[in-house]
Amino acid sequence: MKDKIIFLVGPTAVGKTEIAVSLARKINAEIISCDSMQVYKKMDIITSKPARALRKLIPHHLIDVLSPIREYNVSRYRKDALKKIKAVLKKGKVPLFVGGTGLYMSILIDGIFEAKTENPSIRKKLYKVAEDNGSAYLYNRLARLDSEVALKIHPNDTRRIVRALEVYETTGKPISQFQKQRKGLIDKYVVSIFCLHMERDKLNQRIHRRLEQMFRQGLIEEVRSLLKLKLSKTAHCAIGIKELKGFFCGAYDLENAKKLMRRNTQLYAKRQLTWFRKDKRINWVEINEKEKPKEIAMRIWKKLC
RNA sequence: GCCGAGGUAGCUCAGUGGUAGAGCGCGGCCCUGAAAAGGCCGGCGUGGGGGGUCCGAUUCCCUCCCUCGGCA
Repeated sequence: MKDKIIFLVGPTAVGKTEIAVSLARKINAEIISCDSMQVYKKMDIITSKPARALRKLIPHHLIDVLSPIREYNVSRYRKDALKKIKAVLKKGKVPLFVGGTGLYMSILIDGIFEAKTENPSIRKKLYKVAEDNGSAYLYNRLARLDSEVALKIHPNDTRRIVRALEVYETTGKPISQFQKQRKGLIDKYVVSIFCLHMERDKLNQRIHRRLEQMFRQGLIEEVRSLLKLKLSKTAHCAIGIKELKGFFCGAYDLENAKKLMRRNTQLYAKRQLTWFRKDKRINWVEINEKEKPKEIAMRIWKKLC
């Protein structure tokens, strides 16, 4: 008898947090975050972490696990998450993944190769080459070494070109070969995925309202003190960091900083939805604003039975 | 009221006597160690209204309306 694992995903600001807690109580679950930014300590308001009260009600894992000066990535997330699944199952509870990071979800469900292929100094060198000679130069090099992956990567996509070459240089093998080795949860467990969804206009309104709320909660102070640290590349990507940085250094006023945050969050939500849409295993849960989190959780629970 | 500048995409604007582009926005998509990242594709338009010249006007001319500066 396979154990059950549930994913509750959806675009930013759709209202995952409360629904998740409601659902977790109903099915005796513990929540495991599936979010690339909530792993960071000290980034509470900016990442809209679940409130303390909610976290007391139901244990939340993989939130606040490392300092924002540290790098984090999919591979580490996968290792951390696999451990948490085992721990939660051991307690006789259901692992309930909640979050909006599509890549993290897909890497868990479908897997990723385990070979150690990271090499920061090689990577750094490759970026330098790209900067000096253009990404087309690197792309041509990649096309000779690993034509299979080159077909999938656009010549302008420096990040993926560099990554593929990094793998080649550190292992002597093409990344396309590694990419065929994936083992995911889907074989070992019964996986159900639910994606919350609402009309785009409504979602954008929610994004706007949540942004205002974040500022009321003290976003400015939080970001100001984060900027005193040497933030990792990853943590630095959180929406709100660079936007407020511009405000702090006087490049534009607060209203403009807010506008930028709003726009970037909306673009982010759009990309998230593209990601989820292509996963045909997802059960879509259409929600409207009037419905209470508890009622939505109830609807999901019914679909589970 | 007079003088000047201007009305072109949701916004800011470019351009041309052969029915229009750019950036941003918006929409769609891709994604295997930065993923809240990175990349790709799509013009979404009654060219302020009306009239005239011309084979043909968004472009030239007239007129009206509107906006912004300056003078009253």
